[in-house]
Amino acid sequence: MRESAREALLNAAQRLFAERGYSQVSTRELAEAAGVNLGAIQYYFGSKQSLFIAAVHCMLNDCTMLRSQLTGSGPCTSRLDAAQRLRDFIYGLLTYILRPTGPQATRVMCREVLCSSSEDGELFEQLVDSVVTNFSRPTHNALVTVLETLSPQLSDSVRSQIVASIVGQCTFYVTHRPFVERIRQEDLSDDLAFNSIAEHVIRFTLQGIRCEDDLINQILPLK
Amino acid sequence: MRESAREALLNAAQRLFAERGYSQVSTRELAEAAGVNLGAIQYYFGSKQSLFIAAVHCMLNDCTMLRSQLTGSGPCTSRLDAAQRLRDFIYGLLTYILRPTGPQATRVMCREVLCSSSEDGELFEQLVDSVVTNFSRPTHNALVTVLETLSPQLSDSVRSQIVASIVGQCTFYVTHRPFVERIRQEDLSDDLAFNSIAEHVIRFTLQGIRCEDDLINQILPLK
DNA sequence: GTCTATAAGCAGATAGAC
DNA sequence: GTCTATCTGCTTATAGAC
Repeated sequence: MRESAREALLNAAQRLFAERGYSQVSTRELAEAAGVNLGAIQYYFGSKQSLFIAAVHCMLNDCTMLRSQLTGSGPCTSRLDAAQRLRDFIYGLLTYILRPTGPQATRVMCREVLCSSSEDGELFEQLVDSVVTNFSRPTHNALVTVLETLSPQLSDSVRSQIVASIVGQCTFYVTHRPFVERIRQEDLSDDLAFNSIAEHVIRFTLQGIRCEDDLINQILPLK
Repeated sequence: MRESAREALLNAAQRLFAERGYSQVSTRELAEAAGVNLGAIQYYFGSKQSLFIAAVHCMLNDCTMLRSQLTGSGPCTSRLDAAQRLRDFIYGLLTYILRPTGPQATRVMCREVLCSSSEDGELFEQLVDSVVTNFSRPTHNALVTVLETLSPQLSDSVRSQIVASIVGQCTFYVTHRPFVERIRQEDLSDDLAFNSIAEHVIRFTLQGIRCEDDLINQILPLK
């Protein structure tokens, strides 16, 4: 069974919006990339905005999988279990950011945040609310839960700050990759460079919460 | 002496491009905001692109001041001196990001990175090269030097990764502020929230490089 | 459902008067 | 130097044939 016009549009929209951003992709380009007629956008989605929101929702469905590495099989059974889940989450997030296999919701959202005052403010609010509810908050809470096992002495608000430090270290490469690659003169997609980054972020994070070296050495280096 | 048309355009360009991004600001808006005629842009700068690059260079001049907190008065004289410089840099960077007093080059650059494939690719390459040479690389090197005093046992490439972790924790709030404010239900400009973030990032970073508690307690809490 | 043709408007750049 | 009028090209959205 062939791809319907609706599906073709959704796929093209995910790819093009992720590459260049909402305002820089015209409906004509979308129609051409999808191999459908221009009128099909109005017919199936009603407007460019509605197509965009539908496309972001598709991308989010994909990256919700990342969270399953944290919630795994119920509550953490030990500090080692928690450290492993944290390690796998960071590794997965960095893979998602540095070695994307498809369109990235993270990129799209970061860009729309930075362009928020442009275009329709309503579109932006709707988008952020939806992403927080369906992705950011659940992921944040799952990370805080894992950190409870690793750092039971800390408060929830400090654990929330630690989540920001973890995600910040990873999403750094969404916006700063061209700068880092120029300064270090290396391609961050390269296996060695990538593994070096992943190991550093995991080690730096665990040391940041004063994990003992014994525990860190049990989960590193990455195989 | 009144502001010249050229200066008025540069000021308006810094403000508007920082708010909404290159492609979302029209030359007509720029002229109106600057209180000059549309033709003045062609007359003084030749094109919208040239005006944009000139505006970014102005913004960069401002934020080069941040680096002076690292290079200060020559080489670090002690671990305490190095830790204090690192603390002041992180505090300054977070102030710059969370409590801006003017247009932010960081925001503008992040947005253009995320929109890089759109518009003129030449403009993008020119911009990134200029920013790396004039700002990113010198700042990166200054941070690596400070880290040499704090962690002499590490390699330069690990110190480079640590720089990424530090900057990543701070610039996280450039793109994720709306998400964080919704999840924590607090305004990150608030004095308490801001100080809490700054202290966390400083502590997390120093712990991340296995600094002893004695040293950390000498430079925290922030007064 | 799919297509073409076109409407209505805004973009950056320019020519030329003053 | 400063201004207006205009050119050329692109945008989203729509009307209506098939």
